[in-house]
Amino acid sequence: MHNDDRIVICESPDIDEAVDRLNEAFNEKRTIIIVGRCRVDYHGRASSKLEPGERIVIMKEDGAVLVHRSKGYEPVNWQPSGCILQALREEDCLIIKAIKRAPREVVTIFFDRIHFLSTFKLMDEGEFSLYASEEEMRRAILMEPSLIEEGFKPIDYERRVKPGFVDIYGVDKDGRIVVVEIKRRTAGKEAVLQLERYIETLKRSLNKEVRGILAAPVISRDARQTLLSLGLDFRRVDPKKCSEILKRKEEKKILDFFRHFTNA
Amino acid sequence: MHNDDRIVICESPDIDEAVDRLNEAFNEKRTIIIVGRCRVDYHGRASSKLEPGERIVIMKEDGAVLVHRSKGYEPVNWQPSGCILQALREEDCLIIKAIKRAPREVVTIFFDRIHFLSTFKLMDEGEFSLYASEEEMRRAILMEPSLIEEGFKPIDYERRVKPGFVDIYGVDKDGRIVVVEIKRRTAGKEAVLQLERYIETLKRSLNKEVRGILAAPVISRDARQTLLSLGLDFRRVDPKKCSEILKRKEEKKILDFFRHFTNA
DNA sequence: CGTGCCAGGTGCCTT
DNA sequence: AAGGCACTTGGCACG
Repeated sequence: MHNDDRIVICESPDIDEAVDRLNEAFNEKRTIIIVGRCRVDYHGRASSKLEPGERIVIMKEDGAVLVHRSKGYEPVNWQPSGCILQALREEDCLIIKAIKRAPREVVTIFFDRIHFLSTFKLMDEGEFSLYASEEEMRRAILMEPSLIEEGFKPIDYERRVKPGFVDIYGVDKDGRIVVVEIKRRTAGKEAVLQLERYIETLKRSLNKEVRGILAAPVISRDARQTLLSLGLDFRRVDPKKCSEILKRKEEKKILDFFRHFTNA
Repeated sequence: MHNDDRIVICESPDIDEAVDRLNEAFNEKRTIIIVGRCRVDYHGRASSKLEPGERIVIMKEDGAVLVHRSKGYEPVNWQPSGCILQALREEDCLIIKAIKRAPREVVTIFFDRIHFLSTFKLMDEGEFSLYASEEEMRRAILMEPSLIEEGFKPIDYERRVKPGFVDIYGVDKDGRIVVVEIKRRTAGKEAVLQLERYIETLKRSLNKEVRGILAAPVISRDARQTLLSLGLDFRRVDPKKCSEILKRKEEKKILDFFRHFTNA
């Protein structure tokens, strides 16, 4: 066992040692990894039972818990951040409880063998940036409305319409009101129906004709059919292109700044 | 460093040792945990950049990859199962690439400090059972149709209706056709609209009256309004109760089997 | 393969 | 607290 405050590693700890290490880690809000043989119960919105086997359990400083099997992206059991963690011994078993309220949910892990247990303080201030999201598509269209069509003029975005939000709201070259629904991947039927609901609501409240445009990289076959039958338009828009447009605009802004600076 | 074939633990390994351990683990389809300082790039359907910080990286025997920060349920970067893993040294960096095709996606992890690296074979044959899912609700209703209403007779389930699947399809006590849409949680407007679409399609293709019943533990306020205005019905059904009904039926089946056995 | 749909979805934001 | 909605959603089942 090695302990320099930053990282603690215990190979095959006995249960009492494991309980001590865990309580220490809970108090100090350390991150925990356990590898060992366990079974897991879950009760909450649903219930589940996982029979014994060797798994990886991660407990994070914010109370999130993950139980991972040897395969797959998803944890087999989990608890989101904000839950209360407890560790205790019961006979030859290490029991870990993760309790969340509203809705009350409990995950209980029963370890009968611990191959190894490690706790540490993770220092992590690194920024995370995601590109080619729907939000970037929206920003790109607002900066470059011709991505939708020539003469399109956005007026507002994320505009509340009775029971939801319109992605972009504007007028076309002929002054007709346009509602744009953006999807970053293949647009399916729900996207069309979502757009249609906004248009119906707006038509009624404005008592005017309203055009609907679905902007997405692709549209599914029957979504296209529904779209056409409802008299709505599709406009192919690529998320990556939008991301690049934004990047270029950003660069131009910086360039303009330097030009201004050198001229001044 | 300790190695008994089942579990390998390296504290602060140098890069060459890490690369060796990783390649060994990839070949032998071992599960891997690395804790250290890294940055991460992702390119695929979208793109992302994660600046340096200390994280937990898990690589599973099926090629799944998870990068976890010190907080939250979700990995900040990941790769689902089935991707190809590579480890290599580049100057003072351990580089791990996880490549998936269709769609091609690449996650690249650059470690400049490795606090510890562990690889192992997880033995896990334990069965996982989930209770109170939508599927259990459907099975319970099929076994006990009065959960919907007295006299309801299911005919089919998961029946294809033009653009989707009807959860349960049957007739009521007066011989009218009934479509049941099941939701395991609070039913919102989409649930109502989904049900409505099925009914419209069926009405048209059968040229008959069709009743719609939404079965869920709760219905949201405005979903109820929409439901009523469309002349559809709501029936409160509790997923947990359904799960218990199934359990009881299972027990009865086993009991009947033993009774038969002892009588025979 | 795409298309549809559930999930203990989670996370983020707003009334 | 509840509603609306995006997500590299993932996962499965089916045409």
